[in-house]
Amino acid sequence: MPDNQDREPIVIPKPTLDRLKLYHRLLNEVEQKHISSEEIAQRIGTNAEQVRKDLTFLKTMGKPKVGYDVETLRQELEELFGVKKTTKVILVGAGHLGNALVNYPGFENYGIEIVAVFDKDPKKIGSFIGELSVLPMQDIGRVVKRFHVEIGIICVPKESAQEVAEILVSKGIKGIWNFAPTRLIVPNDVFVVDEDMTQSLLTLKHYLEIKKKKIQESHQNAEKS
Amino acid sequence: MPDNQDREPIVIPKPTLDRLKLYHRLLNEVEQKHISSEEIAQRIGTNAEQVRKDLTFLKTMGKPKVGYDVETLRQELEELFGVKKTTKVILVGAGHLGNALVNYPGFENYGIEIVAVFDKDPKKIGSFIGELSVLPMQDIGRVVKRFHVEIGIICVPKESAQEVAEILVSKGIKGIWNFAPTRLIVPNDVFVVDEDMTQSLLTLKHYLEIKKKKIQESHQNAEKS
DNA sequence: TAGATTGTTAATCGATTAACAATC
DNA sequence: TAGATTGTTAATCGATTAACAATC
Repeated sequence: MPDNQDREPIVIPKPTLDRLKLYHRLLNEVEQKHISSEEIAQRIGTNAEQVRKDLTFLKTMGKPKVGYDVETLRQELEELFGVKKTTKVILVGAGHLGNALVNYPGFENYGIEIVAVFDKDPKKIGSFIGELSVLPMQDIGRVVKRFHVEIGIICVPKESAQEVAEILVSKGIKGIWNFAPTRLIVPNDVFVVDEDMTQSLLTLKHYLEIKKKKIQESHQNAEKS
Repeated sequence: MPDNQDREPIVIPKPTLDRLKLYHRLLNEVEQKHISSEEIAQRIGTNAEQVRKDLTFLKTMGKPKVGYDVETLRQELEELFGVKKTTKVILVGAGHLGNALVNYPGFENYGIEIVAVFDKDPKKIGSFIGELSVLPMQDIGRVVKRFHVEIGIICVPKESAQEVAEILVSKGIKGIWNFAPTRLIVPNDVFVVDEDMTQSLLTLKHYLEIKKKKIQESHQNAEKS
């Protein structure tokens, strides 16, 4: 039995992690020295209990009657998200989406840097995406080794996504951010996060429709009575 | 009291809705006539109980020993997601991300059509994004009315996101898909879905780091003993 | 000090998983 | 018929919300 349980890395639940990111963003925008759980809650749109509960996953503690020290909390979150130590990632698929991701301004704020773009289409090789020249697939291994890359982004059509995933895995990639609408089959020790661009929009559409139906119904009921 | 409770629209929980979309995708790819909850589960990576539970939100029923009729189920899901009846949406912000979204091939499969792109930068007006010519902001009202648009996508920098949101709301938009990393303040009856591109990648990064720490620790413990 | 705000424990809620009778 | 697979109910799990003593 290990006796250093206190050093056991704490796994933060996904919903909490997502909110911690919102807190971090807020703290970067805020001017004051201290902030209460109530204020954080109001500004990101949740409740104070939630905020306090989330913050128990961190070391920083608040002071009764004062709140949390903005700078301390901001720094711990910065540390948590690894803002300072850059994570290098590669991207496969030099299409519209790949282009948008390379040019996405939000990544650098979180220490994420796309160091290379690959494509199997010979016509695209050598063309520029942002400041990066598109490289051929056979260069993946070299780049991964050179920059110690662990994460790969897949932005290719679904037909070639599995093939690309296998190449990435064979070159040592341990995490895949998959934009292709297909389930990738990878070894157990490789994380895959699927990103479905239509999901959110579809959800929005669905909930709008339900609201509309409810309104229609209440009208009908009003007419009846 | 309404006596037509049976017509009360069922609100499907978000996680279930997300999985239903995966089932739908699978059923479109599948050749056989029937499919069991077990097979669906395996192919999308969940368990059979989950699948059966999810499907209780639908009308389609399976047959013991046979499974679900693929075509019936596929059609009900198609209906649920409104694949057939096109939802027209507009997009504000003709940058890289806007460009990627307009050219995203996944939307049309789910009956989503971006009918117009707007930008406040005069230099961008008239330029083409996909097949759409970028329009000036003052045209929003006209387009919304003409195409009965209810959903708007915000792809502008965070500084102008709130302003754009207010314009959209004033023109009658009821749902906003927000890509700007800021919280929008809108009336109660307007849905906002925030899309944070960094979130997934950050989560991936976080879980990879935890895994790494765990491995390190187990090495240390092994050395000790 | 009195009162505001914390950290934490307990209660609630919602979603997932397990179990099993119904049935094709 | 026997066995596979369903639909549904009950148990479990995890996350959110409520409550409140501790304390600055």
